[in-house]
Amino acid sequence: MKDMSKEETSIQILDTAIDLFWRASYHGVNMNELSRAANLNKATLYQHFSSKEKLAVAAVERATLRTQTFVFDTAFEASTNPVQRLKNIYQNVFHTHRSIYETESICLGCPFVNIGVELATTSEDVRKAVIKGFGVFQEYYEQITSDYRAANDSNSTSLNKEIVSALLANMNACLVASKLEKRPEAILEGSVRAVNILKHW
Amino acid sequence: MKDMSKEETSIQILDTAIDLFWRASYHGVNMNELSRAANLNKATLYQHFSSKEKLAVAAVERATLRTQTFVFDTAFEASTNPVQRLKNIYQNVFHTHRSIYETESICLGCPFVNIGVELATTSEDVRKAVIKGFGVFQEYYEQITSDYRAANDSNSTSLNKEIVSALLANMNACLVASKLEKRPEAILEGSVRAVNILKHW
Amino acid sequence: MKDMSKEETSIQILDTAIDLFWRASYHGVNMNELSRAANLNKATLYQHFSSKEKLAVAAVERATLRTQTFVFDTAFEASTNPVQRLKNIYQNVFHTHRSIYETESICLGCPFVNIGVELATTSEDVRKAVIKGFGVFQEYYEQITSDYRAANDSNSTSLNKEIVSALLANMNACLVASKLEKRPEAILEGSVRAVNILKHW
Amino acid sequence: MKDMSKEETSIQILDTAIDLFWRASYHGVNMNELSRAANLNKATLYQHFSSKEKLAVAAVERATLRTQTFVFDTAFEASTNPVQRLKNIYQNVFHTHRSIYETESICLGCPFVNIGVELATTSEDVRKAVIKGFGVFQEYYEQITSDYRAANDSNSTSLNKEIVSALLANMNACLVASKLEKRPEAILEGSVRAVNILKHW
DNA sequence: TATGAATGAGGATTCATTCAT
DNA sequence: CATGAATGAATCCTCATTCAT
Repeated sequence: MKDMSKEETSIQILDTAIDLFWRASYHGVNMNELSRAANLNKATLYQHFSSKEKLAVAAVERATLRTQTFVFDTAFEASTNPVQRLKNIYQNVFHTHRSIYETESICLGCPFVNIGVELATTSEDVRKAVIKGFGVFQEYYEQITSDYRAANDSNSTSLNKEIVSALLANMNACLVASKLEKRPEAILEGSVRAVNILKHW
Repeated sequence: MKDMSKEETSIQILDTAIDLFWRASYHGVNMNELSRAANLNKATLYQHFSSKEKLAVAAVERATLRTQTFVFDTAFEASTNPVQRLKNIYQNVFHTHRSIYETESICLGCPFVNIGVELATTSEDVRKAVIKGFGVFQEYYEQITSDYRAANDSNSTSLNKEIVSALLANMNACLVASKLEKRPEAILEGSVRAVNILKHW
Repeated sequence: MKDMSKEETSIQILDTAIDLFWRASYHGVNMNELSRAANLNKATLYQHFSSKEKLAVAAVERATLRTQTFVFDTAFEASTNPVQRLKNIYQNVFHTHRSIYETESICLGCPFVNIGVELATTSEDVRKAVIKGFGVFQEYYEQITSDYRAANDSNSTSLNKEIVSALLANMNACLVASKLEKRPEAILEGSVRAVNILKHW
Repeated sequence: MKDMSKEETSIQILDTAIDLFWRASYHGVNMNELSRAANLNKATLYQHFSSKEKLAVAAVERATLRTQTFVFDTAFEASTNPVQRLKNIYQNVFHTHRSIYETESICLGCPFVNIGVELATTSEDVRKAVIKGFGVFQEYYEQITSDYRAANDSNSTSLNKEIVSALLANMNACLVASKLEKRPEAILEGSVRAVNILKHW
């Protein structure tokens, strides 16, 4: 693994970390496994990230970017209709989870909630990185909400930001449920609820 | 710590474990800390629970009972009105979390989601114990939902069980949010959403 | 290694540590070697001493006791004459070093100076333990000095405490020299100088 | 750090190494710190010195030269009187140590004794380099001793070489003491003793 | 020659668990 | 049944050193 730029190596480490932390939790993965899975020496990992915790923070940051691109941006590019965009987001998430489930019979839940819940009381930095990621995702929900409301005048008294945080909470909740119930369909059910939130609140 | 029946000792261990796992996650607590906090010798723990994992399972089971009693039963005893009962549940949860927050500046989240999310891919037994706990809580939401619907005929197309699982998901979500955002008020916001779910779906 | 009281085990660890640190320096010995040499599991060492540094501090303290007993007390018991007592001290040290030299062709120097010089800028605790050990030894030199002066009125202007610290420094110096020169006889030469200090200053 | 001759680079490395080894011991400094402090890439160090140990040997050799020049030669140039020369040596050493002590509150001891004592049983090459350095310094003490004796006929029975090695030992001892006691004045006290050795033995 | 990047071996320390009494 | 003491296997991390350009 020597013919790589420093940044490429960092990315390789982070992508491996994202995957393993997602699958087996932060404490469930050790730096040995991480280095082996990344095809890199353990010491190399430490030249890129000075501690496991720092690596986790960077992994959350990179996961934010990847999720933004592959889940939210593609959902938005596929349609301009806010309800459809919302459904697309859930579809994207569902496809990923179902395909893992089909080959491995596991549901991994939300990578952000997973590591956030595990480390929130231990690592402020990880907690903040997760919150920051959620901030990014909320912008998309905000767009959806305001677009929807602009097009459909309702008699709702809810504020936009209440809808937005409900949408975020709903995504987190359905991913937690899918993990605990080992049932990818929980994500689809979450999609229905999300539309309910948008339309009926 | 010698003048105790076997069961009393077990309960002392479990209550300690519930508290510590809640505060610092499963991997964040070791058997040393656990035994010290329980005022018992480490080896004694192993005479009551043959492994840390088994202890975690039993802790989840006991936490289920305690939550049922102190959160749900008291909420139901305080009122017969389904909406009020729902609000009471959230109030009970909120009070607990706010008082911890006031003295320790931390939000601990949902003990079931915490350990479930951390161990779901590692320990089937813990995962199942969490799911079983949720099953108990869902019965209360089921009662609330059917009571509410019996009293208020709506034109909703949602099934009862959809409402019920939305209510459970909503509780989990607001506790996760309160933990990640370090904001007990997220639980109150969850209460508002719960009522929304009940009334508007 | 299980049929031992906790204190016996601690002593076994410390005696092993004294020996190994003396032979190979603090950084030159790792906890693996230490545990193997002590016939104990590495984790057992950590149940007795919470860190390598703390172990080093305790080792210096125990080495102080042993040196006091086997070097200074025996030197004093063998004679009441101050000059002879001084010579006895050096003889005791010399015998130890020469016998090691004869079997292993090495000179280990002064265990206190060795570890003190190695760690003085790193560990205040070790530095203080060494200084405290020297304080114990100085009491013997003080006895010798005042006894000698009581018996031999000289026209010297030196203060007792100047003689005492010169005697301590001389012992340290000759042990350093014997180590660096790989020559146990340097200790005998130190003995001659010590007598010079006592008589001619 | 590219516009430098090979020798200049070597010297920069060695001067950095002398300083760091003096401050933090051989094992207390790693090649990373060394390269950073020298403003050079770590691999560059290895092109100049094939191992850390070889670097240490070269550092001791260079430290010998520097000490000879800045401590002993200047002491000799400042006076022709042997007692004064001896005092000058200690003054030079004292000034260096006191100024470090004033800015950093530490006493670093003797760089030769420090590394010699740390590595004598590990590295014959370092041990020999230290001994060789001492040989250089002893020539100055030899000059002082014979000059003094030529000018002051005494009834002493000591041989010149005994005085010389006592003077060397005394310097080492007072530097060790200053380090362990964190007291630069120990060097001044050593100066008094050195004069005692010269005059009264 | 110089350097950015990588690495195998080893460092201190901690873990869940078990033994002997 | 309870406990003081011990342990094998890991855990995170660091080290001196080397490679490829």
